[in-house]
Amino acid sequence: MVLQRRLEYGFNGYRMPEVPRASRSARGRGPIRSKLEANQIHAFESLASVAGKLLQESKDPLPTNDSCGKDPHFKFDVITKSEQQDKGNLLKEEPCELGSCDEETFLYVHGLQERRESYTLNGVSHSQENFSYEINSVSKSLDSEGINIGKGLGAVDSRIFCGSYSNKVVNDSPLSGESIVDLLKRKRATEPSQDTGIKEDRIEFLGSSEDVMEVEERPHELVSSGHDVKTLFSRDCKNQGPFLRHRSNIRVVNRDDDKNTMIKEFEHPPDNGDRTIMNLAASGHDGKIRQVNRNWRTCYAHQRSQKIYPFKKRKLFNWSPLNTSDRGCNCEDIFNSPDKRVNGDNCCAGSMICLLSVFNICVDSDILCIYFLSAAVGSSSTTGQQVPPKSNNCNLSIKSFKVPELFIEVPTTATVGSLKRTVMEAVTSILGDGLHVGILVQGKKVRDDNKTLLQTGISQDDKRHNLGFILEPKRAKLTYPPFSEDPSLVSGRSQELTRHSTSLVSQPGTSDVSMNPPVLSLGGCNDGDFKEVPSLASTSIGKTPPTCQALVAVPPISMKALAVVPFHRKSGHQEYVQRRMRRPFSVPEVEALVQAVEKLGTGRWRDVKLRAFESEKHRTYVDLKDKWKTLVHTARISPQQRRGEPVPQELLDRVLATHAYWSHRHAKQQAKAVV
DNA sequence: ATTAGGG
DNA sequence: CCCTAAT
Repeated sequence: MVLQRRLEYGFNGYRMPEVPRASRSARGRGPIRSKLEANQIHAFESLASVAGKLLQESKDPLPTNDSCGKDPHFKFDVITKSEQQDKGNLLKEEPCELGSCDEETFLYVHGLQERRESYTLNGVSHSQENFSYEINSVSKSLDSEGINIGKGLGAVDSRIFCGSYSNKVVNDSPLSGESIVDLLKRKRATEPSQDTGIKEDRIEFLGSSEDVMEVEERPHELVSSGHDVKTLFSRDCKNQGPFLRHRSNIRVVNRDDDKNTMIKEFEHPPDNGDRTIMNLAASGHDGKIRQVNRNWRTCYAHQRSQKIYPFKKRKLFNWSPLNTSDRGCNCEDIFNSPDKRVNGDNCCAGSMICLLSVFNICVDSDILCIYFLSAAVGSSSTTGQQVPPKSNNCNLSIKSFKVPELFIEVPTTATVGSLKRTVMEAVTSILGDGLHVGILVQGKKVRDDNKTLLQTGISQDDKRHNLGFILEPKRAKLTYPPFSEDPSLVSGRSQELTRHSTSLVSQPGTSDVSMNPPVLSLGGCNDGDFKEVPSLASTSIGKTPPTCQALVAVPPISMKALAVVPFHRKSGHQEYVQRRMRRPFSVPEVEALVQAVEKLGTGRWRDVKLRAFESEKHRTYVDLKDKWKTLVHTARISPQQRRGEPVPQELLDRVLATHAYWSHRHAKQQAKAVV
């Protein structure tokens, strides 16, 4: 039954709004997720294969010379391990020493800072700016009987011509079991690069054979590939460094009398920055979270639709570039992590893990502000548990990529689960779905989602040195561990855990968050690589820390692998709207509603509102209409299936009767109208 | 701004 | 409860 399904979706899937979405536009976006589910592609392989396109921020500002011509350039560099030696130590610290690989092939894609790189895709020329990422393509063999990628591999023919880069889908070969490296090798063997600055490489991407990209609009924002395309675009602003400046556009969450959220929008001057944001933040005692995340553009192409188009749901505004000073910051130290090995069970064995680097954290008025900077992707592994390196897809892994300016704020009274979800949603909005966010405090995974940040110690002044975020594929267990070596991860710098005082835990009345229902688990990886850190609550009570309290295994990743870029915190912000708090209808409310509808009929929800819910500002006529909808549904289902506060049967009967009556009446009216 | 309906 | 299309 349609209605049934609809309601199931709406209510079973309803989440308590403890944490708002990162942005609404994050919803309904799941190219990676769908791919995952449809094709069993590892989340992070997908991620890796797209992340470079997703995140187009210049890594290091490169000289913007145009020695090679007007058009800037991509530099695709495919080198083998032997060649790697000559490449200097750029790859020396490459963490992916893949045991199963007899050869590693690295694909480097360097974008020069010059904007407006142009390339053609299916004959359509695009330009893009600020493109830079680094891909490490890993040699893996495809298991012939392994994963059904489904649509096969699309191949991208890349011609690099000293600054210009044309890229088009040249081959829709079905999955042939040939890995990217094989392809590359073959390519090199048969078509050795000439020494003229022209290189030709063929890169395979996972993807649909239908993945012929078309340009629908905004051609300059497109990026092509033979696989699922979801791209992030820097803005078109020259000479502004790796990040783009925009007029800030933030929304401030206030609370009205009814404790509903009101969103006001305003622009703040470029130099006001975070203070403004934070000072205007909500009180934070209600678990409300506001977050900003912006400065990316996303486009993707549905495999099926074969088109590239911007996420239609994302509302973008204020893209006018704004010149602001380049406040660079070298954040290498963030990645200084103790070299501690993961040991123990690892449900995410062999899966790719990404560490979000935290650029800065500050606490202001109980609002924890977290600025993310970049992310490093690496592979995790199971210590002592060798995973047969079979069943691997085409492997493109990205050592590092940048998260476009990402800024979230959470009340310190929010729960850990809140934070996770917030971050996850923010990240999801960039990278697609299928990710799980873990939180590391002092290098230890925080397990208790129900503790507040304060209780966990996240909000200390010590700040960022405590905090780390990891991204894991949600369905790690269903994936095929591609790597069997050490994880190449970083985490926030671990230092001594300065314990919170007990008072923080037991502050009376400070946090009603703790009374919130448990946060949904973020994924299947909660028992992942990292041991949990006991919550302050538990430790402060005097409990002995669990013996399993090991430290995270986060061998330091190559500093060079990390995309270290300045974070421009005063950039504008995008839309973020808080979902209203859930407020189940009480029986008296239902009674009032039923009575009003009996009188006024369905379809006059404004009148119903005025009549019966005038004083209840949080009940909109849409709410009433929705409630009626659910009431009708509730009345139709068996009492056993009903949930929540039971509505008296008498009322439900009236609902049914009323509904029938007015339905009939409307039908009659319609019939009359037709005649 | 309301209404209707899918999610 | 959200989101949108259609009024």
